[in-house]
Amino acid sequence: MEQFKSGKLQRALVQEAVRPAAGTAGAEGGELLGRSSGKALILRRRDFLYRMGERLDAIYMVRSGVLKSCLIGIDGSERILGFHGPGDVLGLEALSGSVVRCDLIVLDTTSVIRIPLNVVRGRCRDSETAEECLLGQMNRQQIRLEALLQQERLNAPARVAFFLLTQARLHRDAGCSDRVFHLPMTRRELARYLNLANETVSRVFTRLRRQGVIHLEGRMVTLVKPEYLGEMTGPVADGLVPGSSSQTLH
Amino acid sequence: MEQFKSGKLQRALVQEAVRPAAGTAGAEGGELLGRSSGKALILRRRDFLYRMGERLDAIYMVRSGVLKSCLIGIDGSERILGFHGPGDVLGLEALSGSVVRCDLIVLDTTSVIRIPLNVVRGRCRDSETAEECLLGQMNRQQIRLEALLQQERLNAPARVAFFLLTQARLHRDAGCSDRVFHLPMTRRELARYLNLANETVSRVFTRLRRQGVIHLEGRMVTLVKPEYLGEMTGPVADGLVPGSSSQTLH
DNA sequence: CGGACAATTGACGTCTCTCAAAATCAGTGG
DNA sequence: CCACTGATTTTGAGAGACGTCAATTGTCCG
Repeated sequence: MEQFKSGKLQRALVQEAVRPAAGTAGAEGGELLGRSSGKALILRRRDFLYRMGERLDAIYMVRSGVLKSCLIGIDGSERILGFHGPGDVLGLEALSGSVVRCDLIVLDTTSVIRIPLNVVRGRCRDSETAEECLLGQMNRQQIRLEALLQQERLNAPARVAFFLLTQARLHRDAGCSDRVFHLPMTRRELARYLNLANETVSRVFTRLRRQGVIHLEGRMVTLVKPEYLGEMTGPVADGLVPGSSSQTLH
Repeated sequence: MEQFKSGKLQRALVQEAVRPAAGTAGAEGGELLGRSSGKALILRRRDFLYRMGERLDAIYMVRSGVLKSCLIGIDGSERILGFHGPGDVLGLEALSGSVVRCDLIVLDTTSVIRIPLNVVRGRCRDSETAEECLLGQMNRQQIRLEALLQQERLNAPARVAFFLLTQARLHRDAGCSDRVFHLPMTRRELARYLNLANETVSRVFTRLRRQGVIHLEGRMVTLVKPEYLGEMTGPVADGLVPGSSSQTLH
């Protein structure tokens, strides 16, 4: 299993594999984009898509790659609100004319489509479904925040387990393996997302590894016993556990 | 100060006092409502405005009173996402055709205006500002959730202090005293909102009382030294502290 | 190879939850 | 008007989980 060192090559392969999701999740966004709209942007790690306090005149749709959206407190403490991948629509705050409240930072080389506000507005006026798609996206964002809030009631191991299962689900939906995948964020970022100390995240990972529940090589994870992860989170993780009552992609 | 026992009469008076907020915050909602729209509903404590899983065909605007919106986990644990008062718009999920994800329960006799979906849609088509108002409301909801997420980084005393300052601000905006006001929720509900044990909330309150920072008579609070509350929360509570660099309503 | 950054591991303290028991409050019916 | 009952709130003792600090190891780039 030594070939799973998280080197550049490996990461590139995984990115490639995840890309098809743009087609899947993009089905919803399709109405928004029409066929030939907006120009594509390529961003690299540490680039900003936009910054807190800016007033956007466009929204963005992720085609490939990963970004994080994070709030920075006045005291410098950061809180990560979410990780965004193919199919996600970003910058919806622009629609209500308000400033964006968080930085959007690229984790891994990313391609986004920029759709100017007036184009979006026009498309919504033309098509009923485009508008609903947009509202659906806003709704989706809110659901994510609410899920984060519910996570806070779980203890550290449960949070990590739930996160892993959620990632697995994402990869499954993208048509990739839901047992072996790459985490695009550092431990620190993951900790900031789960609202834990990075040491705590690290400890949970090593305990899971010792128990033989997962396998870890840098940022490459293998879920050995996903059902144990499900037990850790309690009944919250319903349809998330890979291999339970459904065929598993090898 | 014995007259501040939180009896029925006192509560009624406070409600009356808060009501003007409907006029203030309603300025935004005004566009949504037009002049003669939607019928008013009167709800009493423990009533449901709507329940998790329902599919609404209307949105609601609060005229007076207080409600809580709470998620119930599969394990029965509840998490309160927010308290809603005059000027708040509820049930926006309906716009995207999705089911509501939380129960909305009345804390104190409440009057809401029901605005059917087709009316809302029509009004948005007619008026640009109505649409922006609606998007602004959705945005506002998201801001609240994000604020809740940031609260999780604070310790228990800071959370309570921040909550008190926020309440003070609300009452100030409503034209009431921001030093003496009534908390419409039980300790347990407050704890569920702050994601703390109710015992912890209780302990923080008594400590604050012993330190002479606040005065408590049941659910009636008096902020004796608001500036101390500001110090406890750190730089997060910026323009919130009553009496600091602005005239105080007695 | 060296410096910076990321991740791991250990020891320790403390904040907050849990459990349990009083005390206070609110609504009910005599 | 008052006693009774259940809910809410307060208070205490104890334990456990998580954060902080610090040292070590590993990884990425120039």
